[in-house]
Amino acid sequence: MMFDGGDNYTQEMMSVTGISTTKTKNNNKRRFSDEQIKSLELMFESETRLEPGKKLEVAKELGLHPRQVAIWFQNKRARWKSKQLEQDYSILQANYNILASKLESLKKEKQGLVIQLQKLNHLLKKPEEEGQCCEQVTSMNSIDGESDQGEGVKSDSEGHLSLSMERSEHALGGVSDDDSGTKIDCFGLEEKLNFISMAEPADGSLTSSEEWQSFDSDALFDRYSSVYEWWDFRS
DNA sequence: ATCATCAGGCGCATTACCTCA
DNA sequence: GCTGAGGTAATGCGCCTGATG
Repeated sequence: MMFDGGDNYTQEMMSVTGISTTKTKNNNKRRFSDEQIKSLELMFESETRLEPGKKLEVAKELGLHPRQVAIWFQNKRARWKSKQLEQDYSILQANYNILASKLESLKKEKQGLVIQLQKLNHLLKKPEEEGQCCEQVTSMNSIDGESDQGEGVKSDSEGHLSLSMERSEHALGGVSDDDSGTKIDCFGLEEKLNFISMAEPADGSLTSSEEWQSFDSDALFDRYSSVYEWWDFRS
């Protein structure tokens, strides 16, 4: 389609657009018509840069000076880029918020695990302190424990400890979480103590990286595989 | 082959003007 | 009618690139 250039491409405009390089107060700047804008927008959707030949063709078709078309595309690219930046910023901000909330929940989860490990460590040291069983264990550590049977601890007549743990979906794979609680046999306790002794200090920091290497890392990754899904923002 | 110069195009910041609440 | 904000066409400047001598 052809446009009547009379509205925009007048002698006055010629004196300003693309021909004169000096600013004038009388440049009679007019907005492009809706039809012209529509055509330019369509053009821009297919290609954000115009070939020189195409530019001439478009200018002729819309009744604009080629320089006006070039400037329109330049300004359009600038506006588009600015809009893109805004969108990118929004996406980044949303992703950051997701990460921040995930981090918070992971911190809480970690704190819960640390507390569990400390409880277990404390409970397992008790028999060792009292010297009731597993004498070989007592040589391992000096123990500064309490004598009461803390919450959730029961022992039967055969010397088995029964630790009723609060159920947690976050329990470590190394600890059974069946409904009746966790039973730890005195025999083989040394190995378990080795495991439990890896409990973190109260501040939640890991004692050393080597200690963590003895965990079943595959199991941990399996366990947390769902957690890592949020790295993929596109999904 | 290398260098200097020039023209044209682009990005970016800014200006000038128009429109509208 | 005046005014300020926002949108947009146009300008100015610096930079890059390709052509030419």
